[in-house]
Amino acid sequence: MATIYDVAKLAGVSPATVSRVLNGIAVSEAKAAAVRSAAEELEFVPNRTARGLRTQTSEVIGLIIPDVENPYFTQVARGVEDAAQKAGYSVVLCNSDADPEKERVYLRIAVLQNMAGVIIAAASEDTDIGVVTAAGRPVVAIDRHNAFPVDTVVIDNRDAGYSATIGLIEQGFRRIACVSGPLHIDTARERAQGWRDAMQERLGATPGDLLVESNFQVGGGRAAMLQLLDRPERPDAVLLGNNLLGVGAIQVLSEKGLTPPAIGVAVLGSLPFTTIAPSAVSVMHLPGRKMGGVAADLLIDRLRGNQEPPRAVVLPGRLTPADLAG
Amino acid sequence: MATIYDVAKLAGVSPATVSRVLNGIAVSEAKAAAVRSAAEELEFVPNRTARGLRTQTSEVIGLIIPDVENPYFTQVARGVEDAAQKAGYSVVLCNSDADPEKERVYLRIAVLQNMAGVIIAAASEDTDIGVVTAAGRPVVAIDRHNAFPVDTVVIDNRDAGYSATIGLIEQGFRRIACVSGPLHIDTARERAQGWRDAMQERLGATPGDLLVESNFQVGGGRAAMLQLLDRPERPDAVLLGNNLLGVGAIQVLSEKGLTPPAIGVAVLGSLPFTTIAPSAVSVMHLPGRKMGGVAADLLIDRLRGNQEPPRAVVLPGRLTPADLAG
DNA sequence: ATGAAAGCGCTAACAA
DNA sequence: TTGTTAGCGCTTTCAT
Repeated sequence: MATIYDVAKLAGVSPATVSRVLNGIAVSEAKAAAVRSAAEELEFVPNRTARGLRTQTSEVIGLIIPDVENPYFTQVARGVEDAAQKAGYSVVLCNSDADPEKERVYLRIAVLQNMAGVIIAAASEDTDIGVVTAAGRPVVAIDRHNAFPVDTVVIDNRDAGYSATIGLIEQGFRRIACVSGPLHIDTARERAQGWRDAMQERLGATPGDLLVESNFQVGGGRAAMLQLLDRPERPDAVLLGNNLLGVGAIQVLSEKGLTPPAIGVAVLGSLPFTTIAPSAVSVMHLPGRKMGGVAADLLIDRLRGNQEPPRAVVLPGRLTPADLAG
Repeated sequence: MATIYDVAKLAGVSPATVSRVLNGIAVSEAKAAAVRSAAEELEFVPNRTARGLRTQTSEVIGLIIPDVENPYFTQVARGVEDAAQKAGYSVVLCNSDADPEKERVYLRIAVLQNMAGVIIAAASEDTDIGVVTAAGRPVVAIDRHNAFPVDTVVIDNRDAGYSATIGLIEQGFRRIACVSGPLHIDTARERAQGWRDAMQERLGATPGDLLVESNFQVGGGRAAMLQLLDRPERPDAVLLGNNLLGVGAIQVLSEKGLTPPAIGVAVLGSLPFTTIAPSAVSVMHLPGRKMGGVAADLLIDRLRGNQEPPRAVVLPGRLTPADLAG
């Protein structure tokens, strides 16, 4: 492996001049040409590690998500990757399992590996991203807000919940239950609020008993659905707070032979690998991919030196057909 | 961020001694303890970039897969990540979109970024991994074989196809169709062969007309299923060659109200987010996570200096309950 | 067993 | 514009 010293010697210049050529810093055309031809002859490729050690940076973006196996987050990852690649960055995907301790470890790694910046869908609003920001590296928080003043990309969750509920009401349903994620998570709370607003506005009712707080997992969806079906006055429709809750709930309904439209079902989030007839369930696609793309763009903008105060992007909860195509 | 110099000063030893403690080289117990406590106090974590520059190695493994959004490959990624992390490596996930050109780019990047090694689920047997091997970096091919002599981890696809088909036969089905991936892909061909073998062995028939060659996508599964249902003598059961074909096929069946057991359905590969009653479809879980784990272990073994001739691991196509739990 | 010191390959002051 | 030089944080001789 040739180094800049080899190139410098062959080209008859100093190593610094070679470095300048590599980095596009002004150098006389004659020397630049000599350097280029020497580099070519030696098949020189700059050593990223050395550069990283010196500059304390790299062209690697860390993406921390709670679950690579959740299709929503793989969509996000996809969006990040595409945008990053366009700008010459690569992406390291880290799986936090929604575990604050694992998150902490990955945030440290991001700094130690000299990653250029971090995009994180944090397990909690209180996730301490200070290690990264203190190192002067930009962070973009996605999916939920963070206590630190960093760029943020979230979805208009209230609107998503609201629109989906309105959809069910317009299909004629009245006793619409809402299976929500943990209400201490703002994402979950906002979506539930959208449901509540729609119910209040259209039906004049604030049906507290129809709200079931669950987790954001398949198992939670199953349990909540079973519980709802067991009630004396069972709901005629149900809104599921995320994709996994949707999967669990629909599984239960299938098992009971209770498929839509015998009961109304709306899901917040895509079901990319669902096996139910696509038309039977109202799916409110959330712009995961878009969120990833926007987050990457914001991060790269920071990496290029933008120093504005933190920006907050709120993506529409309802996708247009054009968004889906993209 | 603390460096070994900070730790050394606090512990009252030299940086070299700190380094020795970090690398498990003999040091008096008293100093070792002092170093460990100083490191703890400073929350010291060694800088991988610096170590990489010095040792000419890195602790990053490249993982190239055709599709992050396919649950099968996210399982693989999960397996790789867990095993790699245990050994102190991190994983960079790259998405090739099954595009040979993107693959080529990522393989180059792997070399240029000084990645320690590469695990690849290649788009084709002919994917040229020479760039990486020529740089002296180990490669492990997963999911399918590669023309280069490298370690390989594949699934016993014939057996998976065979067992799933036997299962359908034992449920009483006779006209069992097989929707296969592209037959020029060995994975697809082997699975179809398993189906053929089972049919021949148990029913004495080699029903060429019941084999439908498709792609490995949801759309392919939909199209194939529609076509099969349209036939005058329609099959009474169907074997789907991978998870996405399964999703597409089951979607169509749901839409037609033709859910199992009205028609037999077996899928090769897991349907982690299926919304059908789990019992209604025979799912032949493929050991994706295991494959990833084994591949990572093989790669790390090479990174530690193993020079044996290429090893080929064939994982059972049928998972035991214990495997599933893990 | 331990420390001093020399780099790994690169970039960025600082001089010239 | 160009070269000299001093590190980035770590590992590894080479002395002691």
